[in-house]
Amino acid sequence: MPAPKPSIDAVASLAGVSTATVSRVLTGSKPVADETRAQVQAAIQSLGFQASPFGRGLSTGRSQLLLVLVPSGANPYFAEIVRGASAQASLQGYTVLPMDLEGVSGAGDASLQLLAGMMADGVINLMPLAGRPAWLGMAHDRPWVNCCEFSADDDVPHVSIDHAQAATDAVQYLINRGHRRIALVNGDERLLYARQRRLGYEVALQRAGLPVEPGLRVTTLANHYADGSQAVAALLSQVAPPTAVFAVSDTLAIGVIKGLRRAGLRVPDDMAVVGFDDVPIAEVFEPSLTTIAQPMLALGAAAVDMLLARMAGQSPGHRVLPHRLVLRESA
Amino acid sequence: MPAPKPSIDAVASLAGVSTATVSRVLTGSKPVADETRAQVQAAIQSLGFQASPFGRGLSTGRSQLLLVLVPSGANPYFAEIVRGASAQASLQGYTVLPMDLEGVSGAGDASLQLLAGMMADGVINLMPLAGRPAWLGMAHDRPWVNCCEFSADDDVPHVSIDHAQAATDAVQYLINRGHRRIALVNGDERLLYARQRRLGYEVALQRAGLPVEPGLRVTTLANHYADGSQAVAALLSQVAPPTAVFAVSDTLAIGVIKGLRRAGLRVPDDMAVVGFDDVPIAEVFEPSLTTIAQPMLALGAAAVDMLLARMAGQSPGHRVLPHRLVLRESA
DNA sequence: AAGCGCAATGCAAGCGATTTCCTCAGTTGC
DNA sequence: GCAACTGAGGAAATCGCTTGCATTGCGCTT
Repeated sequence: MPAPKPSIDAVASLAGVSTATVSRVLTGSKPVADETRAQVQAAIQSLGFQASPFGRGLSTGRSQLLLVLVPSGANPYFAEIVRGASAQASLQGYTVLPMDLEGVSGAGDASLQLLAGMMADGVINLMPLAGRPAWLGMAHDRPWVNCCEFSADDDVPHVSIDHAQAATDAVQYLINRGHRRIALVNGDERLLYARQRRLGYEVALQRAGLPVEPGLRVTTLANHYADGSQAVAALLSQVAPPTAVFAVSDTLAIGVIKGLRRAGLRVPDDMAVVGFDDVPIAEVFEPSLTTIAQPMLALGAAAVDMLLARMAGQSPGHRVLPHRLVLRESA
Repeated sequence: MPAPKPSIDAVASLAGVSTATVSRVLTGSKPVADETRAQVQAAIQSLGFQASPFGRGLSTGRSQLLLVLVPSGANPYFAEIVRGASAQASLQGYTVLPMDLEGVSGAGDASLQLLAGMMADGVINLMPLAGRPAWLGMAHDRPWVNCCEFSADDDVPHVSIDHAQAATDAVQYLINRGHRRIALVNGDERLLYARQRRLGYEVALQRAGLPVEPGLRVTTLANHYADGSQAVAALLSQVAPPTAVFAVSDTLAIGVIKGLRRAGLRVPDDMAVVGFDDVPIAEVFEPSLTTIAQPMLALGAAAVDMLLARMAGQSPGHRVLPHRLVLRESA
């Protein structure tokens, strides 16, 4: 069953030329006479020849592959970013290779190292690097850009939105609507984005002269729907429960709404909820989500651009893309 | 920036052995004396050596990579299948490489051909093959299995649920609940799964002595939320609208519910809705979805098993996995 | 004591492309 | 008319790894 894979030699002998000439036709690295080229191309056609990526990779050192490290393939937010990256990459002749690292710890490191270190020409990273020294090393060693999540203090190029400002915008909106007790359902605060959004949340409160109450802040392990639902219990057990919730992702926000419903509360009547990301389901969910829209496709595309620039030897600094508050039903 | 990549020769000379011995330590293909092995491993460590996939691939003809062709990366259904495949593959020392083919027509074919034909050791296909003769050729030529979607009449191994029976189960449930006018919101009927589910739908109706009304059947272009919403208009414009809807995916079902809400109808009070797949959001959506659960992780895992079997020269026939009707709020 | 088998290792031939030199004509320039 | 140049294409080295074959000791058998 394994199809016969004709090699470049087969093409060369069929076309009556040397392998060097075939290679030149393939890569366009040097001019080839029109007539010769035609013969070679005919031979390629009739044999159904495709250059082996292994041979080519060995000889050129490149693969035209870009690795994308994804924290959770189940999260639509990352799926959109990958889509954006994929589209942009294919425009430049590259193929994107998403790698889902959810639940991968030691074992997967092997294939990660392999792909990231040897096979891919560059890496777009969506994962937190904190506590992963080996990865951090790679980030400096090779063409690598961080997207959305990054370390504030190092010089690996990254593209992201202004998390703190976005959080401030969201909370400010709730304040403007008259809310005074606003909860924060945050992700793991080892991640920079979570710390920054918390900061933005607190800034908005302080600016309005409101207290920052520890009891109104919950941090979750992950961003799955269930994590959001679980957070609700902690909030409702407060002596003075909040009247609004700012969740740092739409999936969490949806989980929160679900949890509130189970507790018999209505959104937005009994409790307002604001999400973050504006994933596709945000518009469709009932109630539809008021949320901070991240330009996910643009983030992915920008990451590719920056990575390609870095591969070309340039040093593309950091890039901050605009976010947008989208008003819908949930708040 | 591109990190210095030590080659096997560097390791060999540092360890004072030949490259052959290093290779044997790497692959375990032949016994190596304990002492020698230790030296080699020390050298590998100190150099941070990683075998180049290019060199290895060229020499062995294998890459340990399995390509997964995904119709739409935005659809959580496929995301789950990929997760299942990924987990199973890594158990066997393989890495899964998902390729999102949404919106890819001619241009992407190049990289597809490349990856599928040359680079990957095998292919798990979730795409419809109809109208793609080149792909069909590849399906026969190489290790390839179809998952969930397939052609009834060819012998490429596939794994799937019994789409027709599952549809019958769903519709039968609605009939049991007293519904007599049941609509079908189907996907593109060029796809086998859509034809089979339609068949199952009609079987259930006929068995109950109910008429099959063309006006109660809508087919959509894709399975996005918006497609479901759009289908609603056609259904409500009927002289005698349905009292229940069977949508062939959860994303469509959610879109339908959204459309019904916009039209001022309540689910399940004014209209019952049954979905299909049981993706994560199905349980969380409001109302939660009554749906046919597909064993998505198991489907992905089975696909990997079958593919590996086929690569080992066996001929794993077809496989049918069980589905399950999950009762929730929407019907 | 000669012969054998076996474990451990080295040598060198590929695997399939790209690329650096070269060669060979056929043009130019003067 | 002859040297210098140029465009086209070939021979062979190279990339990093695996693996069949050859070699070398060494312990046993008979």
